[in-house]
Amino acid sequence: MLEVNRKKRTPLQIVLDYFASKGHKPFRFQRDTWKAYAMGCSGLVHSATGSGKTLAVWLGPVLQWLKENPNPCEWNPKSPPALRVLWITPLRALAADTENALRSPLEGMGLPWRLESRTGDSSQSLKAKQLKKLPTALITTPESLSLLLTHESLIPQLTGLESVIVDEWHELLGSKRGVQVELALARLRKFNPQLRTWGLSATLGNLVQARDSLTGPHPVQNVQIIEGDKKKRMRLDSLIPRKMDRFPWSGHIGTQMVPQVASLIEQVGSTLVFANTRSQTEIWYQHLLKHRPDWAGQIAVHHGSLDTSVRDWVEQGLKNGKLRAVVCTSSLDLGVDFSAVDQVIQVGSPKGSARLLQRAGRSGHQPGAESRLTFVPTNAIELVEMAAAKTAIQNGNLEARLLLNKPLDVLAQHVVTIAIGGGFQSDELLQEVRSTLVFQSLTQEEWQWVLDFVVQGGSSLGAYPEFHRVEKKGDHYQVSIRKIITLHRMNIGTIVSDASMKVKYMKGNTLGTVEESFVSKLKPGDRFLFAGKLVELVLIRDNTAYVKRSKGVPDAVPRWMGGRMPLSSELSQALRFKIQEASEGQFLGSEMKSLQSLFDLQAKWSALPRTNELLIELIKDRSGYQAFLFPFDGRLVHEGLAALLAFRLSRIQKTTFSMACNDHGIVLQSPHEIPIEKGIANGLFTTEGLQEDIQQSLNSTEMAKRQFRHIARIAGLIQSGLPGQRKSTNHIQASSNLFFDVFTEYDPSNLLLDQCRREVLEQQMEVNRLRDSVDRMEQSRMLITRPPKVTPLAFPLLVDKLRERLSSETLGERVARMQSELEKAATESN
DNA sequence: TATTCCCCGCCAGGGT
Repeated sequence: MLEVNRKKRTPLQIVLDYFASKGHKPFRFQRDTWKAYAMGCSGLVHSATGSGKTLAVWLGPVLQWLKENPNPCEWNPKSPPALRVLWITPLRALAADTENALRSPLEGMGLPWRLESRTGDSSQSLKAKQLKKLPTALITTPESLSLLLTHESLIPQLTGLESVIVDEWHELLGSKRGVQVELALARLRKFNPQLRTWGLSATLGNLVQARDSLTGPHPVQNVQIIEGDKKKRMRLDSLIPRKMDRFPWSGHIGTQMVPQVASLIEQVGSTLVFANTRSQTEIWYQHLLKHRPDWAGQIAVHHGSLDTSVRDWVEQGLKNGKLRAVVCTSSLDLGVDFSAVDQVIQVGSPKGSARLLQRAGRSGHQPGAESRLTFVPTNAIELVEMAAAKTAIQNGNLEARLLLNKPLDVLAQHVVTIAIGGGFQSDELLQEVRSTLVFQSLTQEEWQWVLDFVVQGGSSLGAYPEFHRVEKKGDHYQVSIRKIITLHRMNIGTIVSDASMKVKYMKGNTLGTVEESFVSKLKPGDRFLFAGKLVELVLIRDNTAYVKRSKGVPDAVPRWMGGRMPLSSELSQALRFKIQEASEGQFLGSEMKSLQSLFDLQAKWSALPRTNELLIELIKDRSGYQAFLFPFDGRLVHEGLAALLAFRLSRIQKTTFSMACNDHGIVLQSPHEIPIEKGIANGLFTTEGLQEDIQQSLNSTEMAKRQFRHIARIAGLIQSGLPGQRKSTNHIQASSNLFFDVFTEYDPSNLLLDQCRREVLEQQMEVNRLRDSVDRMEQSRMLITRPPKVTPLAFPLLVDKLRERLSSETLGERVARMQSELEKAATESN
């Protein structure tokens, strides 16, 4: 290999020879990226799947180095070049894989570069070695990058940095982790103003914002957006239930489809089965195994609550082709190059077009290969969502990642980081911070508030020395107290974890974690599904639930309090169009065709709304009066809407409402007749006074307190303790509430409180979407119907409503009875 | 028998 390299070749020729040795030529977009890099540009490379992007950006700096070091005789692996490239990855698990992917061309070309990674689980000796001298290229996480910035001694090396490459930027964008990266990048650009910044991203709805948050709004060099691998072949289809007329109208587990899914799995070498929740993966795994007992050991389950050792085993099995199928959550959305995966199955609503695309891309993950995804509905109506997602993808309607606006908790953490890493002067750092997109409009007052906060804990914590983290000496801000430095380093980052408890075998192996609240409901002897196994609780000690293997049937499946994934607004919009098409008698594609008789029934008993209409169904039964509304705006918006409508209606007529929501609509229930028509005449759907009405209709203080835990933790008010020996959640929640109360009473102008209220509105209530939704309804024609029976659209809501009151057993009976009554009615009416 | 709610990160100097 070295012999070849000793010949005189141009840098590009060396790279082309490397490609030739792999049997192919570089793609056009890869060469374009190299060219842009050589010109000193920064930019963003995007495509739907990951193939080819890595080499496009990685070989930019490699070519640059070859240009500067044209003579292979002078290459000496014993003295590798100093730090040139930082590669940021959002996942620790990705660091090792990336290292392999990047090392291969270095070795192929015989380059003397030192390539290493550094994450929280790197060995202490490696980390210590790197603090003395960084490698030529370092792969690291956002958190570990911030940690590097706390070491003043590294500044000279970081000044020599030529480029930073941020992988999977779409994952970080729009999150506090992304903001943390933006601030770190501004720091690195301060050290070297010519620093090139490149991002790798999936295709998004807001690529320009994605680029600008990466390079800063006013980059010193030219910036580019490069589209990679355009012609990715993609096959998206749906598994239509064999007996569509017997397929349930409600529910979200969908195990009726297990036999059909099993026969799909059988047809190919390996399959990823995505489900939307962790408990769903456990249930599906069990059902698949029950259906095909011979697959024991050939299928597995993977989600975020499983122990790393379990997950590693599964990922390894996928890579080396030993596993036929893995049932997973979005824990396998990213990362690990599973070129072995032949097909992807999505069980349940995809919730967004970009997510569907991302998941499809997990199969056929090589240039030229076809990505295959099959959607499996868990209830009938979900098929419309798939039809809508396909349309959205076809029209290029992918979700935007909404950017955050000046999160001061992240800024406060960053300021302490910089104060530890050599200190700063106020004006200089302000200018640097303002060079990011997220903080470009930071005011002098806000900045001063952040400084006061880190220097003396703001205006209410002055008496407590532990909140005097940063010292101000003249115009220089710094940290010199050892304990503060260590504590800050241990708690760096913006991810705030939920309350959890380890699940361990008595023999010692850890299976993963569950929520305290789940375990607290179990008695010793209770059996539950976990990590694909049926286990029995033995005892709880030291924040650990000890279990043993069990036989029989589970008493429970853990329910983790995950984030709630509402339908994206792009998908909501596409869904409304699909229903409009149905109202016009258009049933395009297999999904819509399969639903024709269901929609006929909906139209017959009630109506199918056009996009400029709001469907309201009024039904009276033994339990009282019910109003079903169908804005199709996603669950979070509907929750806010339900509270808002109940609040506004009760101003017209004193009564109490109970409500339920799903991604499609809302049901309000009352013992009295619901004055919908009168309400509409009196501005039920007006945007006027919306904000005030929302504030009054929801317990926003309780929501704010919950949100404040995250802010307090990121801003450094609360330390969650050492990794591995965290303080209890109760303890953290209690101190977070204390801060919230103290600030509310003694320091009401505290900007973290402001931020907290904003985050509740924007993130928990999606207030902007809510406003759009009310605005749309205000302009819509009201389609009020009084159906003779519960309609297909209303049925799932009614079931949710019943669920609150009934035990699951009686609920099951009720649902089965309701469904069979409806089927009968449907047959008769056809 | 029926069951909705994702994911991600994290110290290091001085002592044996």
